Amino acid sequence: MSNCRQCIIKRFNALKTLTNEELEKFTDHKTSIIIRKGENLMTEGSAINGLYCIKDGKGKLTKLNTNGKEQIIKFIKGGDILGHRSILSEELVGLNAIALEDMHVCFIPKGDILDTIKENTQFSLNLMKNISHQLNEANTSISQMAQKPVKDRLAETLLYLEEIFGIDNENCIDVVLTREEIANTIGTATESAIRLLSNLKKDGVIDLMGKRIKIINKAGLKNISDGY
Amino acid sequence: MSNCRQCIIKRFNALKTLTNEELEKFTDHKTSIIIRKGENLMTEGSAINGLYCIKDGKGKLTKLNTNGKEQIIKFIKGGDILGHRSILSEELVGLNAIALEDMHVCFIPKGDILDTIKENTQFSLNLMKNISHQLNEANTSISQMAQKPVKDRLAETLLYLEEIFGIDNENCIDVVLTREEIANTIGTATESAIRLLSNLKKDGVIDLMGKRIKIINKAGLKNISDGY
DNA sequence: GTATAACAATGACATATATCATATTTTAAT
DNA sequence: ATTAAAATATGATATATGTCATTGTTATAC
Repeated sequence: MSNCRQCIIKRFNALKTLTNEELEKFTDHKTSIIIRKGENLMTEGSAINGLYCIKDGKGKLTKLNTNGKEQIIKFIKGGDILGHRSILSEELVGLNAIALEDMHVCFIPKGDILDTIKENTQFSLNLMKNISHQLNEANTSISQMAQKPVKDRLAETLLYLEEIFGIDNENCIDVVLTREEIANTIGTATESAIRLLSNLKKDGVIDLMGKRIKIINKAGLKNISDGY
Repeated sequence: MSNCRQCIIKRFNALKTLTNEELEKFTDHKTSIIIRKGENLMTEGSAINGLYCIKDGKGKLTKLNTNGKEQIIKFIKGGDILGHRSILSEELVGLNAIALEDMHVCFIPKGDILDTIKENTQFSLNLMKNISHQLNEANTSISQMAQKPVKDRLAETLLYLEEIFGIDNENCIDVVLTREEIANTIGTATESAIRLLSNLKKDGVIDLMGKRIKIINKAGLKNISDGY
């Protein structure tokens, strides 16, 4: 079993503020799990009894709508933490976390997290910072969903995906999504997403290579995203 | 100047966990302000140097879109606190807070808030709980904006408004909004909001008395909100 | 390697919603 | 009280987006 103290991934999240003693405790109590592509790490409406720290892999956070459609709320990757929102608000889990590719994840029991919040102010502050930032992002998202046309939202989403996942050796956005998943991110029908992707390709701002998408004119895409 | 210790409103928010000494400090340092109808309490993109606690009055939290349209993200009333998200994430203010009617508000300097977070774990936890809850609400909102038709969102919004603001002596939702503000909440054109309100009236689930709206069939409205 | 299913692409058409125009009513200002 | 301005209401029309159908393409399983 690996040691939290030596884990590099914690540099990227609230766990970086932990003391050596706290890290020892986490190491003793944590469990490591592998979530295969397509499997659920968390499920909407369930209770959660700890915090997940993603070591590597990519995933999506989704919500099932009343009409049965999946809405993708956010994408996740190595360094992200999950479950703290539910622990802190003492509410059930609000989102499904589903692996887009195999993920390595550490699980730290709720008790250790709550103890650490009480003892380590900096850890507390970092958790709050994380959630506060997410809240701001979510508010921006609401506004854009409500007011931007689908094409603009698609452009926005592609920029966001490149920002989060970076690019591969052929400059394509480094995440593989189906057209349906793209549609479920921007909140539209799959066919509309497909059409608007072709549309952006015609505009010369992106290139389509099967499922892989390459942004070839970032400024142009940004303009479309801003409604110009 | 009123005393925080005697303030009833704090029962309804994170400030209820403060010790007597902390309350003394807040009382000494706080300022009381009146925000007139239509005025801004906070402005998107500005820095903030404290926490606002709303004593009474009603308001809206908005965001200006790239196309210049206002999106209403949330409604606020007595007992709500504002500004903590920005303080905690160390980001600029994300939303405008605008009074829908005259508001009495207390302002507590950032330093006192941060000191208290460090000293009083329960206060910390309550702030986190507050923001975590808001994040969950925001995620739900994203999903609904993305996937529900306008009429369903309107129904949803009316139920939400009644839940937050309650009803007056004639059973009307106890907040006065223009049709434009309703449209800006659900993310549609003003004319569409007007049409769909008439529509809901024809359906017999609400009654319209000028600007005031009365829900006369809550179950029916809920069904519409759920897409039936 | 072939069969099968999942996914992507595209056209035709239906529908929801936005926009523009105009009339009416309500609210605010003098 | 009168006038002007803002807000509401409604029709006509345009546009964006969704839905259904069909074909081609790519992945997956045997």
